Amino acid sequence: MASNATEPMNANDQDEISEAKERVLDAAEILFMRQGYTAITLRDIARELNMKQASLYYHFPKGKEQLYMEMSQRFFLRNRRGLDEAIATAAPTVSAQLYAVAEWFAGQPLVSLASMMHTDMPALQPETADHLSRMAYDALFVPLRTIFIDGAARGETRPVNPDVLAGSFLAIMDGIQFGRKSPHRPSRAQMLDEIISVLLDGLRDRTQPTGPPGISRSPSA
Amino acid sequence: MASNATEPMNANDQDEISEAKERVLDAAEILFMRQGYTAITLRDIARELNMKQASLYYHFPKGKEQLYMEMSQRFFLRNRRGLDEAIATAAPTVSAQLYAVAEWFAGQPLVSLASMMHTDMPALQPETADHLSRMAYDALFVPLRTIFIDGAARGETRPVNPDVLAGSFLAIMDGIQFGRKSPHRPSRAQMLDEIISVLLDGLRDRTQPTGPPGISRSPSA
DNA sequence: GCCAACCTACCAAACAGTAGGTAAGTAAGC
DNA sequence: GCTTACTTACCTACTGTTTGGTAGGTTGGC
Repeated sequence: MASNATEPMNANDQDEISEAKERVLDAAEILFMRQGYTAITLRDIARELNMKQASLYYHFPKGKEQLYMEMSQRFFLRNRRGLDEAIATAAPTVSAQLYAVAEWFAGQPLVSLASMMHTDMPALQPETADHLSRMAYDALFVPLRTIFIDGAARGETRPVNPDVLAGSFLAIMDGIQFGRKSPHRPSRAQMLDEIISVLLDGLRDRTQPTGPPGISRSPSA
Repeated sequence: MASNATEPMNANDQDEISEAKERVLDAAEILFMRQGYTAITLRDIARELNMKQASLYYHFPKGKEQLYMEMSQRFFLRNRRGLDEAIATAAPTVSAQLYAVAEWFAGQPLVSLASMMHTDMPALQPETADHLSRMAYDALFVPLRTIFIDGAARGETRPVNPDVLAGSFLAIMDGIQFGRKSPHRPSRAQMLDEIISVLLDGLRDRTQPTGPPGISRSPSA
């Protein structure tokens, strides 16, 4: 039934991937993810591949939105698999799993998720946007969420809303390329060490004899 | 020399603001900030104002880029002033000042800074992009940075890189609208409480008799 | 000889930007 | 109080370019 899978071989009628189509998706991913759906034209993508814009319609007959959609789908599935494996492989502590997640993202040509959700979605058809939002949630949000839920179940961490934690950590991962300006900028590994350390142990100096207790919020109740 | 300033009165040749131009900037800010430079057309902005696209060239003769530039400038200056005042008014603790910052952002129609830096900048002329990046740094990054620097100087917090902290907190503020999907989503105030609490005191459960010490990173050190 | 993977050559719509006009208001001179 | 000169804040009508998309070839490998 199944011969060795190396050559073209489109025996199954199931949707396969075709090396040429994959190359198009690769280029589209780099460009779309860096500058967004509206900013990148089909001609930009074609130029990157040394082909003509009309040729893209061979692989994606329904046009730009289909290309963006399939590229996003591939992106999210890849991240879902990568994150799940990174977390499963890591030691069962919040710290180790967050490192694993961060290292996965570091190895990926990550991208502004904020940009995507924010700028690209309104330009797409509502159904497409909805579907992609759900995939983004399942692929990126859910794995992080479970790290914090499991950590709390283990008694390792106190019970803070896992959605808030997942969202915050994702936002930090997403925006880690911000601090471009600062002159003495630490390496990414150092930044990660500090971020995860603060996340787990807090910013407060505990070597001091402890300041006045209970001044957590400003005035008025 | 200076009469009462109510009527038109363009005695000075200094650049003034003209109520009509301000209305254009208001509309442009809402649209540009929500969907980005390339996704919003001049016709979109004009439609929002019930006027024709060509009329925008009366206020911004150099076109779309000038409009975006002046709008961004106004946005950053307003945030710079707002943040400085919020911090100066708050009690001199990291906690109180972070709350003040968060409340300032909450009162603003905030926007994806990530989107802006990521998607819009490449579409602008390099000089414009450079100028805006510097303004963003001065307006948003610097005030947050000083909170952490002062906190450490007071001995309130331990010495973590203030740039990393400022970047992370900004990223969280920026991406706080992410968790749209989750069914039982807490209010913004609750989210803030939890985020700042974790930031200061850490996520680790300290009521426990303390787990095995010194397992901060996974294997192979 | 057939099919995957391109190509050339178009099209209509939408885009930023230009040119010139116009209605309403203001301020000054007499 | 009426004309003259100028300004503000738009308008209509247009241009050249770029966009996503369509139709119908062409080519090389199995």
